[in-house]
Amino acid sequence: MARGSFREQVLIARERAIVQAVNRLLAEKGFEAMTVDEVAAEVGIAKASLYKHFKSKEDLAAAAMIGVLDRALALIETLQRDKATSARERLEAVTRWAMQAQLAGEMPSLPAQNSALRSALMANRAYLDRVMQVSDLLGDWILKAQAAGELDPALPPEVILYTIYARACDPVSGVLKASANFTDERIVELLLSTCFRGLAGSPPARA
Amino acid sequence: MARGSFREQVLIARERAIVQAVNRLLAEKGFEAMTVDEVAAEVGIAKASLYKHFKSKEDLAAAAMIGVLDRALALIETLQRDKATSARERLEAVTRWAMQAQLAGEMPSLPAQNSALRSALMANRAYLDRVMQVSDLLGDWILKAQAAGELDPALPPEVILYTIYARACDPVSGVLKASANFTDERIVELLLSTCFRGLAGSPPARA
DNA sequence: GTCTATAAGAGGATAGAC
DNA sequence: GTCTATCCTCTTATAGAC
Repeated sequence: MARGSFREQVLIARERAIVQAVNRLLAEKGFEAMTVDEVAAEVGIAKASLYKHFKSKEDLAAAAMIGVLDRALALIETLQRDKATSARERLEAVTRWAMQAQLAGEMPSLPAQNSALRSALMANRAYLDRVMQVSDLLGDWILKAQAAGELDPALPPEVILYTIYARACDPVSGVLKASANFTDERIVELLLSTCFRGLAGSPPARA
Repeated sequence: MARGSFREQVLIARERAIVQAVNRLLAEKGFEAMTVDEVAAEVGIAKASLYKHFKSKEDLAAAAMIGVLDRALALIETLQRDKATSARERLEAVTRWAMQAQLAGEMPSLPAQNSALRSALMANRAYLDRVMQVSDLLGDWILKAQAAGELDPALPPEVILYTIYARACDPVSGVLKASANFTDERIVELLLSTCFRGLAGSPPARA
């Protein structure tokens, strides 16, 4: 894996640069508004060269998403090793990381319903494998947190999982950031606490 | 207002049909994926005729959004009149209505960041007025709910307002519906309760 | 593999007859 | 106001020389 000629290393570096540009543009304007011309311009190569590395715009997006999922998996495995933290704390840590990434403009956003992109992703084994890995690992934590009473055992685990996914991409953080009334740290803590308080087992307070 | 020649009535009915088609398509696929050709086809008129009623695609979307806001305002005013309900109950009722509309495929979804559409909306007085009306009325309820201890007084009111807006358009409901494991009613109650439980004043339960 | 140039097609908007 | 036919721009994707 560490091997490879100099030429191959250059190639890999270039692909990394492409994926990084795609990631940034996807975070900034989303899949449909991002054009392949922009990607080429940002990388500083001709558009035709892009297509030597990735065969379609959908493939570019998939590569960026795979990158995000790999970073998420790396974090999850690190947290997995820390036996001192509770399941809920780990879930919060992953969610916090995603929220921070979004506030930093590093979280690519895909349309929730798009069919062209969606079917391309659903046909992408590398992408699907990672999504399932993340879901399995987080799903395990969710069950543990529910068993420990850290999250509401009455909630279907999938509701918790999808809610966490959605909060990690929530536009609310961007709106609050644009209002310029809060620091990024405060935004993350506000949204994280309201999210997990809602998923926790305590009944709502009534005055 | 109730006046108007027969010809005018026909025109108004046609515009209503256009807006309804736009509303449906916007709910189904979003602004960018919706094409003006589709709108014309669904209404059953020529595309050029559409442009006699609305001067751009952005205007079509704005008309649909204004329709939604008018329905929201009507509901809000009805709830306002019911003195038996608490501020939080009213907020929940509005959110429930929005969630139900989305599950029914009647809630148009706009891109959170798009610039072309966004600047068009920001230049649309009729749209802006309604957004501000809704925000003022809900903002008032939020302050009352916080004063009554029904919602966490420590949360900035704008965080609560934006959270409610976002939950009304949350893709989670659609994902859960697609999973076919829950009825619409159960989805609404699950998401509504986790949302408001998170906004309430009680501290999270720790086992 | 990188480039320039261009094909191919989608989609928003309009011309002009009726 | 409605239609048919068309324009024009933008964007994805590829051809072909180097």
